[in-house]
Amino acid sequence: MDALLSTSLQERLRGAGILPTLQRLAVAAVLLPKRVHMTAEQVLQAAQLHLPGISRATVYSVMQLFVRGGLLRELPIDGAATVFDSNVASHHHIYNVDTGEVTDLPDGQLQIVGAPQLSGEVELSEVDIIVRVRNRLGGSAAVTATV
Amino acid sequence: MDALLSTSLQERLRGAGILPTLQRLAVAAVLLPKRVHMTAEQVLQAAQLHLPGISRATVYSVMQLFVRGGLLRELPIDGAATVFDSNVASHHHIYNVDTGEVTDLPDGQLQIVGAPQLSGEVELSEVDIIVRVRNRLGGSAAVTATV
DNA sequence: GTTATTGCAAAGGCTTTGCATTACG
DNA sequence: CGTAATGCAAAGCCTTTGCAATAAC
Repeated sequence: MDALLSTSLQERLRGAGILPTLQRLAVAAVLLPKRVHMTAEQVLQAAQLHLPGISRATVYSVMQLFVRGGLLRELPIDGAATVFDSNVASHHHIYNVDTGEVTDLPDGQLQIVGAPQLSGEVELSEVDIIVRVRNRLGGSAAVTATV
Repeated sequence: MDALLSTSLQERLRGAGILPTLQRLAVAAVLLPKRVHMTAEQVLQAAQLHLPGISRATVYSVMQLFVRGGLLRELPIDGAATVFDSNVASHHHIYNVDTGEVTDLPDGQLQIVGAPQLSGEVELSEVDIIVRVRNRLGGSAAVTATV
């Protein structure tokens, strides 16, 4: 079946108040059906398989729209290209500094305990954990860091 | 006293294997004496107060040199400009998404418990915690998130 | 004197923007 | 019809790079 005709995708867009155009469905088909972490360029490449004519500018603007609509999260992990995460639920990340690859940290593996003292002028938005890893040998390591 | 003539700064650079030129001392005088979080542009502005002729390219290359020499840390917090941290010891950060301001998370406020399961092909490099905050009302909040 | 450092300007990557064209309601 | 979405090209940040001029050992 053609992902661009998927009724469920159309309804997810409508549910977020987004008009399901062909271009938006092409981007949705790349990002939304499964949990992925992709840069804008990767999304563009993949979306062009569905819809060859789609432009880079459109992909950028559609992704902004999805972020505002809560369908997508922007991950400020790397200084270079922004990574978009189709898993909107609260979770944390493993970042491979050698490959740029981002993966989800499975639920329950790490726990944060404590309360950050914030000045009265700000309020908590989110707490992100990024586990940075390198390529090469070495298994899992125990982490019990006092921050 | 003129920070550019500071013997202790010169010795910190030499200790890191870095030849203390005037430009490098100007950057060092901005970053190293206290714990600061600054973007390249902010460092440039401040360094020009010490040494008016210093160029943007030199500031960038000096900061890379300092990072490689372990005098400085690059914080991959925000997609826009890279923030440099003169506190090289392991610690975490509070990031104000409205102002872009970065501050240190005081020691001991948060604790990570658990062990990230990593594939055999990678090894742990670092675990970063970023507490994102917004401006406006709201005090400190308790955090006991299961990740 | 030779090697390293600096500064300028140009180029590079990622992203946004202006505006005409096209498609949609 | 009028509004919104698309695509192209150009411009915008931040950062790096090439190369000549300069300064350090």
